[in-house]
Amino acid sequence: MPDSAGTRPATIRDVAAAAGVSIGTASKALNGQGRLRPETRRRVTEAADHLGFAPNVLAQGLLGGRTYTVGMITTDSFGRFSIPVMLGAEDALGAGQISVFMCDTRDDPDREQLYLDRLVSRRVDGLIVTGRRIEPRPALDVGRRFPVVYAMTQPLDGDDPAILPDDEGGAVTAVRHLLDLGRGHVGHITGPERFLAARKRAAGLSHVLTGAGVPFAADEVLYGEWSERWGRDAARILLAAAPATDAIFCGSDQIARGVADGLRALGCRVPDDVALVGFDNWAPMALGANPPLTTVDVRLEEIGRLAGQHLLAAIGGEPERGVHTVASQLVIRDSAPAPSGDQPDSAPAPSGDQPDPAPTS
Amino acid sequence: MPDSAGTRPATIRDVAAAAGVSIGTASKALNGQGRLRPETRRRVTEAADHLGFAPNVLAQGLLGGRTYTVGMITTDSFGRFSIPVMLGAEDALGAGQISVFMCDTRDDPDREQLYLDRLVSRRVDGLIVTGRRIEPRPALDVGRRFPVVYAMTQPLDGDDPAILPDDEGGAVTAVRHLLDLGRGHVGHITGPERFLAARKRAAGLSHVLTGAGVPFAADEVLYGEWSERWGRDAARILLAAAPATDAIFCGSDQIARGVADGLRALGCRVPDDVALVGFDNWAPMALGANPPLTTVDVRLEEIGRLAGQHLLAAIGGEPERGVHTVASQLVIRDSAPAPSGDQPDSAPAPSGDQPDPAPTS
DNA sequence: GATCCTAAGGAATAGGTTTTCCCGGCTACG
DNA sequence: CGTAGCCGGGAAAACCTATTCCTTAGGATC
Repeated sequence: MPDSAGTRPATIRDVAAAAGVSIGTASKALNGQGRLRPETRRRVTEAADHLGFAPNVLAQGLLGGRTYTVGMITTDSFGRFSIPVMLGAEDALGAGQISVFMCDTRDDPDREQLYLDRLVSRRVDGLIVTGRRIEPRPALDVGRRFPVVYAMTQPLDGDDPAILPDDEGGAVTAVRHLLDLGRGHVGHITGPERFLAARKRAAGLSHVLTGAGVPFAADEVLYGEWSERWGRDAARILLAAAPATDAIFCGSDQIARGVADGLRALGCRVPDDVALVGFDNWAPMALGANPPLTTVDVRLEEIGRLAGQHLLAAIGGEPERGVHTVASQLVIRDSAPAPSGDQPDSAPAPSGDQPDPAPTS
Repeated sequence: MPDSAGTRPATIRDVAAAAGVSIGTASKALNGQGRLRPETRRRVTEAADHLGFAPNVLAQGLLGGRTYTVGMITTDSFGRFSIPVMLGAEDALGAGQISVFMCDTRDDPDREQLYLDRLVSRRVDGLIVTGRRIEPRPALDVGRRFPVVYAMTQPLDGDDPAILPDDEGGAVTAVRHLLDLGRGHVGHITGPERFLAARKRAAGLSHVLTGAGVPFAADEVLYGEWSERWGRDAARILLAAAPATDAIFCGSDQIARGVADGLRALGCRVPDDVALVGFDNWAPMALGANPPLTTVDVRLEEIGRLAGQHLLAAIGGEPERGVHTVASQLVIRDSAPAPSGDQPDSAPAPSGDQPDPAPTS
């Protein structure tokens, strides 16, 4: 499709002129509307191809009242959590020919407002708000100019739809797996207690253990920070306090790595002496660990996809309000293998189970 | 700014009516153009505020021929490399009130073409192409409809501007640092030789060593893969072949982590017995490592910022062609500390030196 | 041969904004 | 008193497309 070589992109007027028809006729020919002779249609489409014509979406948007764009606002600096969510959302939206404006607020309310104004000016059809914390956040006030969907976060007020991971359910699955392995002394090392996600995961653990008749006190949970160092330190603390520990459920893969290293330093073998389950299925961490981590995948992409679908529904005028959760999935690797007798499980690892991502190269 | 409560966003026509002036006058008042009585201006802006008026950018773009949008296309799934680049670019572009369409091709040429068509239809003012490999890639053919800038990748043909990291220079700095520490037997463990980045970094190393009179043969470079496992394995291989090794320069932080673990397993202390320098300054890896890694930061955000600036220049009609490189920066941590007597260096760590990023919470 | 119908395509409008041109009225100057 | 000039603001074109309504010509029917 040779473009017109001129610096101005071809318009439908150019196409019409080239085909010797009126603008309206050209439009009909290109969109399959109206009653036209087949030969006329052919002439128009040929002219369009020849000129490299692509309809101006701005003009279409102006006319139709829909821009086929949505905004995506994040406070996560498009980091580890926002990105997969974003890709999932784009997946759902892309099918509707919708393009996405990305906005990183960098946790600055002023910036957020600025982006919001910009999106209003651009007449987006909708907005997805993502975060790295499931903690409720102040709702974005868009004065019902367009629908809003929250992903990986939820609005403090209002009943706009929110898609959340199932932290508690993920923890349940993880701890059940450890029990299935015959481990009876399960420890829990996780992030700061002020994080809702940490508390929910601890709740899931507690639920399963007490349900299985294993005594477990809330103060046995080792809350700390989301770092490897805390994992290393906590491993020592835990084994000193409870030497019989034969399994540890960790609040993140980073913590689990630290725990693995800490255990090795103590002469503990993973998984033989202590089985280990992480959380997040963050590929470079989970796969790089020694041994590779069994871990809970919260299926971020699926969360994003769902958010996209909900937004599309809302744009179409059929909003579904309230909170929706996406089931987590246990990915089994070496740090807590499948119970003997079981098949080694599919372990689909949605976020990519390739070796390790390539670097700066 | 109370919005009109109606579902339709306020237009300048509404503002004009509310202020009792014509549309043209309202426009002039809002944009500070033309000759108007101050009182008229005030009346119009008040009406606009009251109605929550925000000009329709689509209409503006249609008229002005500029949309104040650019596309950002990546093959990196907006991963570790694209994101910082993106943020930097957004930084530069945001100052110009420009919004960014994100497009993730997922390494699929069909998808890429689809996105390209979409961007053409949307009449973007320009395009930034990013990748995770500095390897030249086929140039995007946009038929001089808008300028294109490459970041972290370069076009195979054409002379569109490209912003690249200084892999060789980064390696030079890293190895000089090791020599400054008094280490005389430097090994190099890196990724696959087919990666241009790996070869460039090796070249930098070789350059410094031979310049310093240290014999170094090209076949001493341990090419492997970009994984921790390779680092662990290669540490063993290297120490077996060259037991005198007292420093290792690694092609990535992941490899460096593996090497650190491998060395510890061999009873080698880092940095006392062997000093270690990584590459990338990928926070969770470099900071989570034990000890935290001294590493080369290629300053991805700066690369993005420069790409944004070049794109702005090109949009403004002043394109600067050819390849530009951004100087790397050595970030000093414990795995290869500052030479005794030196100040512990500023170690600015652009990509965030906070503990560890928070998880799914 | 007159009327009606249909096929094919043209004209015009709408969408929101900016900008250029123009007009009316008032002041000031000759 | 006449006219030049300025101040304030209105009218309209332009950007590009999709759609609705109309027009024209030709063929078919009675």
